[in-house]
Amino acid sequence: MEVAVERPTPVKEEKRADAKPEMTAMGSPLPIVFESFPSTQSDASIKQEQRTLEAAKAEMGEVREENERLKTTLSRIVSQYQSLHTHFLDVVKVHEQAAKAKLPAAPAPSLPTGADDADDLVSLSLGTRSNGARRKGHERSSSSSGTAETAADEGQLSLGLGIARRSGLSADDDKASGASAAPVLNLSSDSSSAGDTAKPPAKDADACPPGTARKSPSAGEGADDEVQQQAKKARVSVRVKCNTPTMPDGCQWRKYGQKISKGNPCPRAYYRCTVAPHCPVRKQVQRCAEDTSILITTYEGQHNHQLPPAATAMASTTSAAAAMLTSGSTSSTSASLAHGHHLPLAAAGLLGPTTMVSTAAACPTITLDLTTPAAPHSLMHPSSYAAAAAAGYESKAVPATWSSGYLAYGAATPSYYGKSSPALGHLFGGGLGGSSRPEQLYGAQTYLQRTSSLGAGHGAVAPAVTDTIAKAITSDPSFQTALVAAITSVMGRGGGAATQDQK
DNA sequence: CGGCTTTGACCGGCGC
DNA sequence: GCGCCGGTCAAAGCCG
Repeated sequence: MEVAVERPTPVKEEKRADAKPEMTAMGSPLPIVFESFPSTQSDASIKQEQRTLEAAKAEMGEVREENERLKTTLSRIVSQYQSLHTHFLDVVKVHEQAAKAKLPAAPAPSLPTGADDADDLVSLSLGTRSNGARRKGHERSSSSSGTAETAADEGQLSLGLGIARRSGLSADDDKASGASAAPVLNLSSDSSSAGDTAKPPAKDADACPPGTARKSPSAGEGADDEVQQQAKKARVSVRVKCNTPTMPDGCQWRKYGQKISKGNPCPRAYYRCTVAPHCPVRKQVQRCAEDTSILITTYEGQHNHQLPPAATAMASTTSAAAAMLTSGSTSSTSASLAHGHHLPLAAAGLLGPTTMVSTAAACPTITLDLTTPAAPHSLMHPSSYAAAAAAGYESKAVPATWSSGYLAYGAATPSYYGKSSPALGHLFGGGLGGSSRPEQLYGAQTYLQRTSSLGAGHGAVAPAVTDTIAKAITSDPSFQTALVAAITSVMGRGGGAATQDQK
């Protein structure tokens, strides 16, 4: 107080100028002095400005630092990708060969664990549309035994991003996909992506050429079946521990319905993407009956518009998942996916328990469990969790996977959750990718970049989270695998080709 | 006032 | 053929 009194206004002005550099480093206690300073209104306003300015400076400084940090992280990710890519290629080859060898016999190597683990799953499920109603009967019988054929067919996923399986990967299902353009992962059967013609998804026969292609010859006259299959769009369901009503994914959604489905007291909400007028993408949100803290979000369809930056990550994620599934299916041709609910062989090995494929019922899906601890072979860095914990984002022992990081972040910054706040959407960018530029596969990068910007406005929160997530991402084997797979897929067929999955 | 949510009704698919 | 169930529609109400 006294000190303040001694300070005439002019001095304060000088102080302001000097304060800038000081504040750059970090919010200084300087304002405190002024706060207690009993002054006239003019002084108060000046102080106010001063503080605002200082705060802004401080934020700028933080942002710069964060930017540097992000650059470092990015370079780390890139380098890791390089090595992983190399490794992945090797793995793929190995699995491919193994799959081929097993293909004849193809007794489905049951992946009991996968299904059993389903409970805990945060599932990122990609619907395989392969077995249409038509095949259903056929598959049903064969499924039990798990024919390689079935698996192969089912493996044909479609992902909005248009990630295509690597030619090498598709080797097994060549019969299904044939030489035709590399099967494109197309999450939605809608052709909307290309056309925007917002016709009922179920009807777009042309929507998913890939699906058609994959239609194995066995299907016989598959016209109808194909249509049906398309009706059953591929889906990506993400199971995440989340306290918020819905998972922020970077897209804007409009709720159009709610139902209480059988077997789950928790109502299922239906949302439609409202980013674009006729975007066919929809999502279902439902809480897990066993654990209401787990939010199950199922995305369906393909965006027919440019995705907001925040949403691209989801596209990346799903595409990566699709790629994983693809590779898994390929190598798992022998494995029975029918009714099986697991992503066998390669996929299982690559993804661990966090992923599972469900082909049962109308919408076979792949499930990535983001709630479960990282796979045993996880490369997770203890630091990732530590960072999260240190940042105060995570109070409980949630695995420090990138997903958990996301969760933690969400919990800590509920304000980011709004439909208008894409923040976390970078990880779950909303729906299946509408755009498929290769660079978008770097969802993490996008996310990080965005996060950094957020950091400017939210003090230390975002930076810490960014760091946490960056670490988590770089350390999470599942994500790495997914990322590598996705990128590989795109690169494999040429980035351009992947741009438009179908059509 | 426009957009979103709520909620009951309706429709189509699937199983019995 | 009938009933169940999931998904969607659309009117009414709510909110900013």
